[in-house]
Amino acid sequence: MATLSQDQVLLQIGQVAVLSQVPIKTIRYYEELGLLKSSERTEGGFRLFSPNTIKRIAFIKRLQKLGSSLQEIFEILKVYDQGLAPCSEIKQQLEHQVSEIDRRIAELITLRDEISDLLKDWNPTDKTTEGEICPILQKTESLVIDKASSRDN
Amino acid sequence: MATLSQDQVLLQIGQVAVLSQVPIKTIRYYEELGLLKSSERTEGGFRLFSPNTIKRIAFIKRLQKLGSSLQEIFEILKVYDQGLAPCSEIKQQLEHQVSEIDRRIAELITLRDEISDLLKDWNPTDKTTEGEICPILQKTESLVIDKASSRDN
DNA sequence: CTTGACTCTCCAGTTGACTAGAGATTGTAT
DNA sequence: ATACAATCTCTAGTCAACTGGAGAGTCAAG
Repeated sequence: MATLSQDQVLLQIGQVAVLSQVPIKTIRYYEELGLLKSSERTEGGFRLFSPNTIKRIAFIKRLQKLGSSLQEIFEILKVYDQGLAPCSEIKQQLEHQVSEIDRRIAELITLRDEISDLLKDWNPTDKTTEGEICPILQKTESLVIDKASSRDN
Repeated sequence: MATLSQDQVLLQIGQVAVLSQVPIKTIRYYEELGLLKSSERTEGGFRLFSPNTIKRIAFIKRLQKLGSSLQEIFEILKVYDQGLAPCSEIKQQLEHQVSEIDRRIAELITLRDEISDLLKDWNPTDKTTEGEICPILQKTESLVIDKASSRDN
């Protein structure tokens, strides 16, 4: 009479692996690092995960693709999981995260602009000018980078 | 009468290290990977780099911070260094890079919004409500992630 | 021509994030 | 009762991107 419908639904590691598209080994590894918690175990010791785990893994993967380390992700997750930390501290952490993200966005936009500037002035000779020297190559000088100076003498 | 002023200015590895704020070891490592080219060597075998190398390293570091691997950076640099590749191919590569960056920016913006949404509704009780449960913690449910279900029974 | 800072190559170690394999146990279907 | 997949723990290996140290050679100054 205590536990009802939804509560019963727990996944074992293989199912989590399939649903989240992440290898079993990795899931265990994440649990070891504290990024994931298996809610309980079977009698025999098989891990059982809440379905939320799928979303959580997706979140981890997303952050990871964006360049965060598992350590950083761990810190971020702690903020969400934490139920007792002083309020102002959590707020600060979140604000810090936001400004970090803003910085990253700004950097990406700069990079993007540099590259698409290059493309903008592309000679619209759509006639796949195979074998020709690119007009773009003259422009690269203006970019942030420069050829590795192979001035042969 | 041939080589003039500017051409003479070549840096040796230690100077590059100082100017680019990257350890000597790393510079040698990058050279080994083909990300950098020392234009020449001294009689005794000391590497000599063009001043452009500083910019190039900055570019590498920037891309790296944004989540690119050295392998990917190598590919990008090849595009710039390449003087003979078919034009349309280079263009395609650059366009691909731009759209990749756009995707990354979009993801970051989503993440940013999620977090700052959370902050927006923060109770402005600036009186550092130490020891209290955060109002934010009720809201986390709406986020992409969920607590790792530590429903104890 | 010696001293001291700089650099060289080579090889081994580190960190982060997995990933593989062995050997044992568990869960379930017949 | 038994087969067989799924899971368990444990140890070790891999790959990327460095990083450190040994031992030797180089360069500029005095």
